[in-house]
This record gives sequence, C-alpha cells and structure tokens, in this order.
Amino acid sequence: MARRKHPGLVPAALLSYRQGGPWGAPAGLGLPAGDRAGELARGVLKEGMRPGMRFSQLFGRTLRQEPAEAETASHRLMLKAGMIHQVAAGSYAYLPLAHRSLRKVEQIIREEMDAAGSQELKMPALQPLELWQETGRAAAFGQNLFQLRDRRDRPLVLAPTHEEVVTQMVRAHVKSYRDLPLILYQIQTKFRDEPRARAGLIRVREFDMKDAYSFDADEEGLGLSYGRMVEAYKTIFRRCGLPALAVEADPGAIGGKDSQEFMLPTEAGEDTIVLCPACGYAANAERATGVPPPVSPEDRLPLEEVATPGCTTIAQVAAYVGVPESKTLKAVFYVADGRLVFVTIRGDLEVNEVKLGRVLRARELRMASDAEVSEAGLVAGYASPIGVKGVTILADASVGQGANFVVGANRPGYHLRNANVPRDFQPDLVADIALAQEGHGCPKCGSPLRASRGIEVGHVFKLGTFFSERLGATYLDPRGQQRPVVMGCYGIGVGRLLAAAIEQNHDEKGMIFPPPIAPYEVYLASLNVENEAVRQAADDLFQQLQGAGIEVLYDDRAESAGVKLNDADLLGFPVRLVVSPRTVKQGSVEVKGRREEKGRVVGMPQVVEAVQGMTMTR
RNA sequence: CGGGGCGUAGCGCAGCCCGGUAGCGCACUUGAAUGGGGUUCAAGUGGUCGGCGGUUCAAAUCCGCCCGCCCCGACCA
Repeated sequence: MARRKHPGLVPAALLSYRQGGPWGAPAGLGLPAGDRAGELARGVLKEGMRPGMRFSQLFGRTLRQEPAEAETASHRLMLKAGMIHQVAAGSYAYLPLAHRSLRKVEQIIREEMDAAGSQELKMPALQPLELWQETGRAAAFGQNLFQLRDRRDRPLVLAPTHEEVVTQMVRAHVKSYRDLPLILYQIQTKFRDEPRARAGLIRVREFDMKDAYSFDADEEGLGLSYGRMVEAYKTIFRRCGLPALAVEADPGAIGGKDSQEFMLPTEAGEDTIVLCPACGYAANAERATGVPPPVSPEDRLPLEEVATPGCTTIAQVAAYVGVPESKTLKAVFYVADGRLVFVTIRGDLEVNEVKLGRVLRARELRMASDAEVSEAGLVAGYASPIGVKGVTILADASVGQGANFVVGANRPGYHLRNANVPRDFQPDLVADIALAQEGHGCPKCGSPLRASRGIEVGHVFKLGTFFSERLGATYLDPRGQQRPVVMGCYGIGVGRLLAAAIEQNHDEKGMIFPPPIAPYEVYLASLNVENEAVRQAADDLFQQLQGAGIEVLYDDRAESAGVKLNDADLLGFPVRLVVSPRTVKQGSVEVKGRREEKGRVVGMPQVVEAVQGMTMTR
C-alpha cells in the first residue's frame, strides 16, 4: 500500500469531500467551494461521490504481471488494475475503482427504473426454504440453491432471485384492482451455487442484481408494464454506452409467454445468438428458429438395406453410402423424466435440447446411456426408427422435408436407404427441435442468419400467474371477483454488465471505459513529481478540476513516466492529462482521449473547458 | 458431476524425478542517480512450501487421504 499521511482524528464534519478532508486533498489546502449545483447538473451520477482522489492514497494497486489464473480479458484487466479481489470461487470483493463504476451503473439503473414508474425497495436475501417449496422452485433450482440451517435447525436459503418473497409481500399488501398496476425493484445480492464459476465477474456465485417485478390486473396490463421495462432497459444500456441487443429468449420452465434477453455481443460470451442482418430478427440460439437448407425433391424409392461396416457416425455413413449428410437421419436418445425418447433429426442438423425439453414438457432431460439404449432393444450407431416398439419417437420437422433418407437398420453394420415418412415409420410427435445455425434461413424473411457470441446482461420475462396462483396473491376486480395478479420480472446483472463492458471495450494496453461508467473521467498524471513547479501545477489543476465537478484520479505517485502512462492506459478513463516539466514550461497541459493516438497541448487556463468538452457527452 | 491442469513471499515462476541451509524476477523498504512509455545501481524486509497423516536420522521433494483454485464439458430464470 502506498505510504500516506495518517489521517488522524478529524472531526466528522471535516471529512465531507466538499470540505476537502485529508483524503481528498492535502490537509489545510481545502477545496474551492465549487459549484455544487453545476456539478450535479452535469449528471446526477456524481451525487455522493467524491470527485477527486490521489492515486498515492487509493486502496488497490496495479500489477506488473497478470495473475495466471485469469484468461478472459475483463477478468485479467480488472485483476491487473486492482479493481477486484477474489475471495473464493465466484466470490469477489470490489475495490474502490470497481465500486465506483458499479455505483454509476446502479445509479443509471435507478434513475431509469424510477422514471418508468417503479419503486425501489429491498427484500431479504435470507429466506425460509419453505417458501421455495411452496412454488416448487426449491426442486427446480436444485443444487444451485444455497441452503443453510439456523441454530434452531430451520432450513433457510440464500435467495438466487426474489419472486417468492415479492409475491408473498404483495399478497399481504395488494387487495384491490385500485392497487394495480405496480412495479417494484431492488438492487440486491443474489446467491447461486453455480456448477462452475468462471471468467471473473461474468459468472459468479454471489452477485448484485437489479430485479424488478410488475403486478397487473390482466395480460393487457402486463403487456404495458413489460413494454415500459423494455424501453427502460434500452435507455439504461444506451446510457451505459453499451450496444445491448434485445433478443428473443427461451421462456424456461415457468412457461411464460414472452421473454427477451439483452445481449452484449462479444467473443467471451456464454450464449450464442442468431440474428438476421436483413430484417433484424434476433434470438438466443436456444430459442431461435432457423429454416434449414432445403433439399431438392425426388421420387420415393423402395426401402433397401445396405451394409455399412464400421459406420457409426453420420459423417461416416454419409461418406460410405455416398449421400450428403442432409440425406441421412440422425438418431439421438434422451431420457425425459425417466422415459426413453428416440429423437430423430436430419443428419446435417443438431438437436436443440432446450426446445426438446419444452416439447416433451420434461422437468429433467439428459442423454441416455448406452445401457439404456440397448435395454430398449436398440443398437447404438445403427439405431432405427423403423420397426421400433415401446419407445416414444420424436421427429424434427426436417424429417418431413426430405426424402429417401439413410437410417439405421437396427442391426450392427447395416443401414437402410430410401426411408420416408410417414411411409416407413410414424413418429409419435413431430416438432421443431433443431438448433438454428449460421447460414440457415431467417424465419421472418428467409435471408441467411448469422451467429455470434454474447453475454446476457439483462432478461425480461412475462411470468403470468405462476407465482400469484401458487402463493395466493389475488386482488378483487371492479365486480368483486377475486383474481390472481399477473406478473412480470426484469433483471440486470450489475457486475456482469461492468465485466461485459470491459470485455467489449479494451485493447492490448488495457480497458477503455465507456465514459458514463468509468470510475473517474480523468486520469491526471504528473511526470517528475520531484520538480516543484510540476507538483504545484498538477496540484492546482487537480483542485480546479474538482472545483468544476470533474471526477479525477490524480496520479501523484513518485513513479516513472512509463509506469504512470501505462497505468493510465490500463485503467482506461476517458481523458488523460499529463503535466510535466515540458508542459509546465509552456504553461500548458497535454490532453489525450483514451482512444486517441496522440494527445494535444492545451493552455492551462483552457484545460477545464477542454475536459468538459470531452466528457459532457452524457 | 466427468476430463485436464495447478497450489512454494502480494504477483509471475524455479527447486520436486534423484530427500540434506527455500531460491529468482517483479512489487515493497532505505539511499543514490535518472526523469515522456513498466529507468539504473547498492543495501534490505517478507515464506505454516495448501492441510493432515505416514515413511525416514532428515520431507517443499517419497507415499496416502483431504482441501482449494483454474480451464474444457455437463449444468445455467
């Protein structure tokens, strides 16, 4: 830690940043009175945040080498910059720089949620397990739910989300249609015992989330609330400087109607999204519909057996028989809630397990083991939907869009060619269970789809009456009828948003913060602090900037120029100011934007104005 | 949970095979020089070698068990 003057005992009133306490400025110097109104007008974000900080007193240090464990850019850079500190797998402390960014994100979220008419509150993270059993979600979350017991041995959970509690609370306080509509939100710590935490703040086990819940009298009301939240989200991401993309998402186990995810496109993303450059269709690959490449029509030929020794994969079979993969049928076996399901799909396509699970209404879905497959009388690698009994056969829609397929013969070393539906076998169910892939046709306009990776930073969801029915959250309508409230929920991962922003905005030297969420707006470096004139000029400039309400980290450390300039690039604030013997001699300062190649020299009296010109973008 | 890798100073690593004084670079402290892209020299501080047990005269090193962390997969309202 940097050496500093011990603050000693200072009356509390003097510690306010307005007074210029020993942390914000040298004792005794004090800060100019400043223009608080003007400062706030530049962005309510500054509320409660001290605008200036000396690097020599900042908690957290930048590292020369990067911790070996970090691979993802945001993880690596945040560790290197001393912004985060790992405490356990998926559990991080936010040091002051990260904390400032997070507070800015939260503040933007608050402003937009408030503007959309929702009310902030805060619910407990510690909740009785019983509440989660009432809705069946204790089982649905399974191992992901953190559970613990109190001293009286009562089972408790650390909440992964708050639908149960908010619904229970609304049940007690909402009685009439006159109490609706209602949107409540909080920014709260969530706990999820993820199977694998990864990539720094991208997937963690303890994280802060803004979660909002809407309560309406009917579906139409829900539509309005949902629309308002979508608009608020667009504004939030735009204000954070992030081009988040709204994509159709899978509604999940609760079975709501609409669901959209807000994705930030980046290679480090965990999700695949498919989008149509022509018409704007965009969906999570879990959910997306793609039109598979067509196959040319042909006459139905008679079924015949062919020997295919050693051909147990689609690629081998297609090559051996001499047909394209799109003229074969793939057989995949799943166990859905204990029941074996024979899934067949055109050989050039992949099964989308999310769609499959939804079609089967399965709570638990997994691939079948080889043993389970042979117990059902099927031959792995040569399994055939033709002549199978006692097993549910589910065919992808693509099976009906081709003819004369090569399928297994259900005996080792043989396949059948010229299989046709429904002539040769009749599926119990035909549905779209194919994974949409790059190059498939857009379901809206037919143009080729593109695929991209993305990080989910927000999710909005129409819940309907799932929770209100189970927990008895009802209201009386104007005719005195008791009805369940209709709900929606809306989440944004705050820390993940910060990580995603860095993921998307960095170069080989460091982070490049979108200005609205940068920890500070300005990095002020003094080169050669031993030089009294430099020190004096930099100190003065530091005071001036703070007085103008500009957020500035003043690098007053006795470090070499290289160290300071590299740290400036690493931390990636929007503006870098350099005061050096050279600039002092000219009565000027070097001003450089983080994305700019070269700085420019600005006369000392014009510096504040120049900086304001570069940071007033919000 | 399956596969792989790793735990030695705040960070990056060597030492381990072949048992015998715990080392290097960075960071940190002191002094001197330097002063626009991780500068130089000198002298220092800092370590339960992840934990427990075993073998041995002697364990960072060999053996066993456990714990933690990372990556891939599975999983993921």
